[in-house]
Amino acid sequence: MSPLRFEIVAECSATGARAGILHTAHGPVETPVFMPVGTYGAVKGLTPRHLAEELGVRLLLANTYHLYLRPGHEVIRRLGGLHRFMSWPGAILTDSGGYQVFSLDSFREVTDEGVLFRSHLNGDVHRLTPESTVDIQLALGSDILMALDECPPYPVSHEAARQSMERTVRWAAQGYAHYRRRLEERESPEAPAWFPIVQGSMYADLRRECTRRLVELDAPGYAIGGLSVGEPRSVSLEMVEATMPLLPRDRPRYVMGVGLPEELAEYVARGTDMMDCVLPTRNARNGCLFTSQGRLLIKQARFRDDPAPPDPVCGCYTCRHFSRAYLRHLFQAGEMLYSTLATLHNLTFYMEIMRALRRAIMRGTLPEYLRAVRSMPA
RNA sequence: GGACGGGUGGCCGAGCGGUUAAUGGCAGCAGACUGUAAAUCUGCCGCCCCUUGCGGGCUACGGAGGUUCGAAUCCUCCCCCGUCCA
Repeated sequence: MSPLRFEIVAECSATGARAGILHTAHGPVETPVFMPVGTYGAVKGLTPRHLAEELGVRLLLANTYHLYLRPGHEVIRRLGGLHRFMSWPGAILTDSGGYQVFSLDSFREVTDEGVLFRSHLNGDVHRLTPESTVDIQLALGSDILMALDECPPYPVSHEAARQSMERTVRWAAQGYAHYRRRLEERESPEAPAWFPIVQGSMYADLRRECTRRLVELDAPGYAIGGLSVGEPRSVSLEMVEATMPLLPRDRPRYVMGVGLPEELAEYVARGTDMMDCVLPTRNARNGCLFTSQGRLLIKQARFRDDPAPPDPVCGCYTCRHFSRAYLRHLFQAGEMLYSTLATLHNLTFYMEIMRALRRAIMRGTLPEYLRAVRSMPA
């Protein structure tokens, strides 16, 4: 029996998109779902109350590598686990550190055994293995653990991509075995889930092969990684299309690290149940607001006297109470309230898109919804 | 009244004979951002010219003269500002 019950409540016959419920130890999560990123155990600028009550977030992403370095997973374990540490009532998915293989490439060395990181904080050397990332994530107490994978840069040769993919598959088998051993040792009936990650760079044959081999593990859920590393968007979608049909229908599917607002529907239409991305939070802080009318670079001089809310059709706290002129002013002044208000808006925008997608799937109107979305301004 | 130290592009502040339209920083303007080394990063930032590639012209370092092939940089006088002594 899978540690993570995934209930599919509706399916779009035209596209194969699904609406479901992820039953976690920290409550049900309606899918398709967008997970805000809280790398260090916090979504920058927001309180858990904002997330849970204002935004309706039920599942957050945090990062194993970063929390392992600081404050340390043992500290978090002693303080009752990450949920309690950060006072988050919902569920948590932790990324394994695989993405840091990509983003911190100048600080690490990949070997067959795992990844050696030279801490970007103080230079200390740390080894992350398929097994140790499981143990760290168990210590954090996350609801969904991710396998250690190697996220290759773009572009890479087919041969390099194959070798990297092979390693990711080997690591997945090791990590999964370790995870299952640890579950057997546990007394608690509540078992977290563990997802392996499909790699293969931008080669459909490698993606398919990787998928077939990971499916043999019969894991609680599956992720597609290594996308949005600089490749054209059409290619990312092709890789998703190559992978999805081979994944078991009854397991949640997570496309990691995507995407732009206008892309969310594309992933969902291809069978994606879960996504995460730093764009709504990071771009918010950097002055880019996503709206129903496209991107708004709030720092632009044209908004100095603009009394309109960022998005006239948005019902978020920010749009109900504040003008573009005020937000621009806060941004220019470097006020931290700016980040809070902007992040609140962007995440509301993303959460609303996901709710609309789910509604469309439930009602059987996803094809119409897709047509409408595809004709909208970016 | 005297002795020092200063006056540099919107601001602060380097430069102290040529390669300096003038280092930096701030402010301003524009852009980027996709499992967060990111409240970060990149570009522009005197004016005018075919936006033609390291292009051309003009005006600039308190003011006015001077020395020099050449000055923000040296000299003279003047005007301001600061500190100290009267």
